[in-house]
Amino acid sequence: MDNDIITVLLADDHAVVRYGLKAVLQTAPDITVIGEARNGREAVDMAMRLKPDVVVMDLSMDVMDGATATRELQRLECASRILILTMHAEDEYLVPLLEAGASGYLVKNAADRELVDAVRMVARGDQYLRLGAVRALAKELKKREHRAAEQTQYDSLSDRERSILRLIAAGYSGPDIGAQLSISAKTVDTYKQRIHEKIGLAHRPDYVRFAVRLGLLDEGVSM
Amino acid sequence: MDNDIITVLLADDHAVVRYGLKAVLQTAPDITVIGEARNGREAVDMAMRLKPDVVVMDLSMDVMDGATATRELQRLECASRILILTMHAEDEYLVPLLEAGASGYLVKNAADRELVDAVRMVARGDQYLRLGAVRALAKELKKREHRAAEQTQYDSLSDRERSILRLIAAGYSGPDIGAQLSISAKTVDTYKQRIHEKIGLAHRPDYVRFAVRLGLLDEGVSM
DNA sequence: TCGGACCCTAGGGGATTCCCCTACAGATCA
DNA sequence: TGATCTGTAGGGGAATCCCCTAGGGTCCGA
Repeated sequence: MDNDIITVLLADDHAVVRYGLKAVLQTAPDITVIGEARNGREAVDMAMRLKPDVVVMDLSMDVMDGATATRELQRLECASRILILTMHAEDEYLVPLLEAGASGYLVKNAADRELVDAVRMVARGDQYLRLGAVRALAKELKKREHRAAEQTQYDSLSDRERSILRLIAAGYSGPDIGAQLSISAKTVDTYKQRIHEKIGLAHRPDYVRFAVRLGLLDEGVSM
Repeated sequence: MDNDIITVLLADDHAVVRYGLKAVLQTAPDITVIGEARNGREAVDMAMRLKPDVVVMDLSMDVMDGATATRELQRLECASRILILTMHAEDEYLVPLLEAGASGYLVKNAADRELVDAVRMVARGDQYLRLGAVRALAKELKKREHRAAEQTQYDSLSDRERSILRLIAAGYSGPDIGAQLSISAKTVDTYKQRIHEKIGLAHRPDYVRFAVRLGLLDEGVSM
């Protein structure tokens, strides 16, 4: 890896986009484009061969999409940093991409300046994320934490309580649940109270949200 | 494609498995193994080059899994038939694989005889599916039909009715829904009646099942 | 242009369900 | 051996649900 010049491989299935990216990047004296790939497969092959500092990779390519190519390069232990270009701000793909080994994430319509900055940062070994992406990341991480916390709460319930929780979330009434489990509707009431005390679920919507997040409602729906 | 001899390409990342498959297939005088690939990528390359009658492909390979390779070959308009080998009976992958262009589906621990039969059938252009797979296929198709029917039903509702349906499924009570939509709880009652008449949802569990199947509860849960 | 068809709105009233409190027996555990 | 957890259940008032009826608006074809 040269200390002065940053070598870049472009991967995008649209020639015009490659052309545009190249034009923008060539305005920076410290960046040079050493190759262009037309799909993910080519990107992987060329990255392994040319060993660029940075691979600027489109997300949506045929033959092999950018996410798959990223994972692939990671698996092949390619030293190149990967900067993902995405058409729109699809923040939900961010975390999987970062896990797959991407170092940066940028929307295509970002300012030219931003692209150059991103390439430089990524080449330095830093991560580059748009502001929105950072927010999405924080949100996603929080969501995961939250989800883990909910799973822990769910695990802290007794078997009976878990059953009642699931059945309530599935929409069954107290008496219905009692009938299904062959216990009194009054007993079901007691479990509701316990669940409320233990993990704070008070009303039906709370139950449904909780169950949806933990995927408790997907089973048995396979029909 | 020779009318007498069936040419086969094996794709599996375990040499022992390839060896075993080869041994089994070579016992059939009308089958000859013309190549072995160690991963999906190689399988695609070799299939395009060698044009075997049948590609016997493992599902789980690194570099490129069998499903991806199958899609890839389909996209490249490869004339070879593809017979998927799977470790266990993971029937849920069946339909996507068939859509991706696979002609057959076989568990690895199937009898030797079965493998030979499958290769022959697939080479002839027929589809080969294990009994269980056929059942899973029927089930999946039925499920899809059913799902499509439910989607149609959902679409047949008015905007208001759809809102009420979603909110009921989410666990909200009539009065709650009224407050959220700024209408009387009594009006909500009326919508319940309509939904019942129109698409037959009578009790809360019906609502929840319906909504889960159509993915109506996943939104807004992103937190 | 008039009568359906469809949609949004809403009330009355009985049946059902929910919520909160109390209660007890077996198990487990400190 | 008392404390905590779990499974069980009843009483009673408040909240909700279910079914029926009903008016006003729009749109469209006869």
